[in-house]
Amino acid sequence: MTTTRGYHHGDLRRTLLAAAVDVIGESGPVALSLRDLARRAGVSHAAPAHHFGDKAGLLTALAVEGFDLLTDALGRAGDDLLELGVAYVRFAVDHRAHFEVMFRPELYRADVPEVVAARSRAGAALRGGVSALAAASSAEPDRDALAAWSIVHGFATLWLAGALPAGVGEDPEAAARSVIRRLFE
Amino acid sequence: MTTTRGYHHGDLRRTLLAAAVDVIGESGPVALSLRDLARRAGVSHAAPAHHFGDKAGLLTALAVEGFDLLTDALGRAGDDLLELGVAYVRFAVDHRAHFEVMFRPELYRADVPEVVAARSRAGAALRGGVSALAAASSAEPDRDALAAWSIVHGFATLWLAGALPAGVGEDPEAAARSVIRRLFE
DNA sequence: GCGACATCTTGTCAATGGCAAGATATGCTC
DNA sequence: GAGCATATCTTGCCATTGACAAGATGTCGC
Repeated sequence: MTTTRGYHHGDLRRTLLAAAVDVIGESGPVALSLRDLARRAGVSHAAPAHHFGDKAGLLTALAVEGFDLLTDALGRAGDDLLELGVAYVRFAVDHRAHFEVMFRPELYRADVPEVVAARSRAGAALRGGVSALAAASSAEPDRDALAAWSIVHGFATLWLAGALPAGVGEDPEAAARSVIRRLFE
Repeated sequence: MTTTRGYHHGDLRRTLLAAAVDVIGESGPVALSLRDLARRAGVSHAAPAHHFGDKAGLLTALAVEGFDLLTDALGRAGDDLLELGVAYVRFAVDHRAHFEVMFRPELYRADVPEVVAARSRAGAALRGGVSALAAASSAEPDRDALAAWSIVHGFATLWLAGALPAGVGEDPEAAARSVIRRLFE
């Protein structure tokens, strides 16, 4: 997990993860090839195996990184529920590759302790912000939290899939803000 | 598109699509192998190519079928917005393979006319039902329609990903109904 | 400097997608 | 019903990939 330095390549592990983010962001996880990543990094075709074992291992590392990035992003959004939702959507758009992998557990080993812990941290960041407001204004905080998560996750997913009509505009953050506000009216 | 009958296999095209639904439903689109489908159907490894060209062609046919199934499901739900949303979630759960492919355009050829037409039909079924109610109760029907679509799509996606906590329960339809009702309060 | 270890390379194999060419059955025309 | 065009399917092939095994190379502790 820690990035030791000074080997042959320098920091192959991080280089491979960064290249994987590029490839997945452009063409999706299906297009990911360990040999292609190795070529991009200028190493032999078997080098990635040492760091990640296999393709699922690489995607597992990517998922952990993604949940940690999401935790950070949500933490920076503060306690305002609207801004928390906007931050969720912004994370999905800015870290498309991570987001797409995180919520596709068949691509990686979602049951390893590191993933479980990272997902739990992200869940706490999300649920904590939601419950602060929801508990004060509703008789069903769990239901409200699930509704909030669903609406931001759905919007982000539809946006990334290119499924939304042109009328929504070019700015995902503004559109998300408008949609989320619907929950408070 | 029409299923002609009476050849060697009988109805290979439909058999292959059905097998693909099984595989994707169990292991996701990444695990799909044309040769595996051919083995399941008892034909040679190159037989699928004649019907679908390549893997993207098969998934394109699956996406078209999915949008048509969704159109039917939404049509059967009537004009009630709550039931429309529940039908959307039920479709996603009952036709997991179709749903997962439909909203992953990098897996197939989303720009071919058949896909565009099928998606358009599904969009009309969704938007028509939403606008009937939204227009009467809101000053921003487009925003409301997007919010409704986002919340049901997000709930369905999170449910399929296994991301929801155990407290949500075992019945997706009941949980969805509860969440969607949040939009009307 | 020396040994233990992490890192990376080379070599190999089975599986897959995709293409080309040929075999077989179906249906249409007369 | 015979012959031919066509749809359907098979066999054969090649490049790419994931995964594994074994070896080479660099790094670090002592």
